[in-house]
Amino acid sequence: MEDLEALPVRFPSRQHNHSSCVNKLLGDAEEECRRQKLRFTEHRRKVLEIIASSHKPLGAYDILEQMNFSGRRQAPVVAYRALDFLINLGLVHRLNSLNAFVACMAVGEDHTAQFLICRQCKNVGELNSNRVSERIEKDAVEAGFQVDQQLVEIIGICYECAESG
Amino acid sequence: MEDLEALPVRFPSRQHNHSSCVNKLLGDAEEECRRQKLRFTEHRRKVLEIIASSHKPLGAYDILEQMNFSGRRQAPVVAYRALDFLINLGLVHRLNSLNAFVACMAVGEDHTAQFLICRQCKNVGELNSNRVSERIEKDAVEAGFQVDQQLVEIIGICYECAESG
DNA sequence: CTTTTAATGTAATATCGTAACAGTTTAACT
DNA sequence: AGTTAAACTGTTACGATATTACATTAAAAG
Repeated sequence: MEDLEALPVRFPSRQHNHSSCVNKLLGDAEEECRRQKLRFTEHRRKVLEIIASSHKPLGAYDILEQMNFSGRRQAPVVAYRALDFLINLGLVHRLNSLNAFVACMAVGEDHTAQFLICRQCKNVGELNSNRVSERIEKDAVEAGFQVDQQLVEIIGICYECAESG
Repeated sequence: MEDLEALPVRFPSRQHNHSSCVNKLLGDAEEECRRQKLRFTEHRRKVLEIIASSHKPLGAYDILEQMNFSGRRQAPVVAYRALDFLINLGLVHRLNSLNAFVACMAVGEDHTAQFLICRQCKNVGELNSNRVSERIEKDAVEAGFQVDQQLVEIIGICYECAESG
């Protein structure tokens, strides 16, 4: 029997309100850090803010460039440390096929994620399909493999790019 | 309705015969190149041979090291060029989460592939599940996304490692 | 046998990521 | 408050991965 519930998808539309989604994410981060008694330091806030301000994946060095507040050039490790922290918290995802990072679009929803990478506009969305993750889990187990982690990246053309030719 | 056919899986067992699988792959490569009128040059043969001799993924620089026939140290680009060729032919796969390469275990079978990466023994197998790829395709389309390529890497513990504790 | 296309050789450089360690801040506990 | 332990930061250096550019050679097509 098929699960026919609406599929949770998040793909950034062209005219969505960026600053509100940045604010939401920062709020979520603060709350989550309070809950887990973790420190939401300046670097971490800044990196999250930079990532959240773009739905296009950013490389670590892109992020680094935008961290030059007060003219100081930061060392790469500064960005990577903050990224590790944010990834562990589930606020940021790493795209292995691009060596790049995006903000999570479904914080706190305990979701599985498959990434939709538009090779035209370069935006990245999340397909949060439990059907996909369960199918993978089942077939892997049937093949005698115990699954810890799934990395699913789907490359193609998003709806808006398909429409505009 | 579920597809209940046996799931094609390939995971290298501990005592399988390596040299025969290397030979098979080289044979397939030659045949495929003849068919497509492509040149199966020394570099390409050597790189394929190196990759096929290991079920553990190899980095480009690992491969490069093993290309030092006649004491010449090759430039990185030599390995990358051969790898690109072999990947386009479907003889070699790239694992994005590891920046590494493995030989295809199902050449000529027109398969979709999901990779099973054992984090203990480091061997990599292929789960060739059309059910997975179709599930991904369907859900992505339902989400308004046109799929060109799927990258699925599954990290966990293989059967043999699970058994031996 | 000449023209065109594909592959190679070589050097340089770009991009991505981590190790190591000293110093500082924060939290937790007397 | 003062002490200690843990977490975070600053800094330097380096390691690992991948590509560009361009001159040369080899192979295939006409």
